[in-house]
Amino acid sequence: MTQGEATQFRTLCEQAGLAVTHQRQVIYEVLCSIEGHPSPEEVYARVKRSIPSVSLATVYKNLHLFINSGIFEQVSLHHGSMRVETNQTRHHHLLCTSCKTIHDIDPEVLGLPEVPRELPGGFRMERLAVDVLGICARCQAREAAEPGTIQ
Amino acid sequence: MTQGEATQFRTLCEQAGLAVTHQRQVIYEVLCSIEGHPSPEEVYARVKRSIPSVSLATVYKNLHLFINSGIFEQVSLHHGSMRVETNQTRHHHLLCTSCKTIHDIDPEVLGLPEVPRELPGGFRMERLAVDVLGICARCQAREAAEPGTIQ
DNA sequence: ATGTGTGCAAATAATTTGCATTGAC
DNA sequence: GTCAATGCAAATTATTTGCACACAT
Repeated sequence: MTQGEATQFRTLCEQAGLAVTHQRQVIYEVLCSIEGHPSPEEVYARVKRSIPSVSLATVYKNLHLFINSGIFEQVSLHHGSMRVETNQTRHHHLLCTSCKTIHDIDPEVLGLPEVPRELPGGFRMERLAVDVLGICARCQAREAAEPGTIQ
Repeated sequence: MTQGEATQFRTLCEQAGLAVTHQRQVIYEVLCSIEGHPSPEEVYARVKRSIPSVSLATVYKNLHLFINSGIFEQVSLHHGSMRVETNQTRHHHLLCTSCKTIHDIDPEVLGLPEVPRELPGGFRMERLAVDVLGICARCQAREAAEPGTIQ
């Protein structure tokens, strides 16, 4: 990690109210350097190269801290278990990042245009899944009433 | 289930090469009647009302069969584990439904317009996450070479 | 010194699998 | 009759938690 990156990391920790530990710094460094969309196990394996004694629990705890602090994001919000789409009409989703609820939304409301079926690289599109991430009205009201409760 | 629904279910099973069993029919019926985005456990609980002896394993097996046959969809593709987004630049995802790989794509390529920050119902948008679901070039080639291998 | 962070092991949750039995075709 | 589907229990996989000790502030 360069000096600039280390400084940036310290700033991020300060803003998030997190202590600057060696493990945390290596996890951050691994995330920055890794290509793709790593799972906790993959991050753990890489961190282990620098810190053989690191535990998987520490990786999980720090990933959650990073995500809750907005330092990193998840690829798509996880609900712990699989969810089946029972609404057979074409629609997209409003996903509240605070209370994790999913609401359906009509594609018209978003006003998205048609996307080409054939994309660069030869990928053939079959369906567009749009998640609108944000804060639902209920959580906005809750946040206004009790500031600091939104994660 | 009405007679028409039962007939439709038989047709779907025939197309997918699935036997028409009582359990399978009740699971289908529950999925059609349920609002929202149920988890396997929720489906199981409802099916149990009609068939107390049903097992959770049967529910899982049938949900996968339905999803693989295209009779239902998942809310968002699950990778079994959480995935961290390490690409800090704004982008969307190409998701191959055959090999499950995720590739990043520039928002420009999709040509999506700006979406209003405030949506009906008071939802405040913070981010738009777009997943383009389809078949990647590699899997298209594989399918051309060995038809029937795409799930 | 104080409290947060870490590592470990155990606990829990989610899902899958093997296998004997049942039921659809 | 034949083979796919089911139920059950055990196995796996993913994630979380409690707690004693170490380290950052």
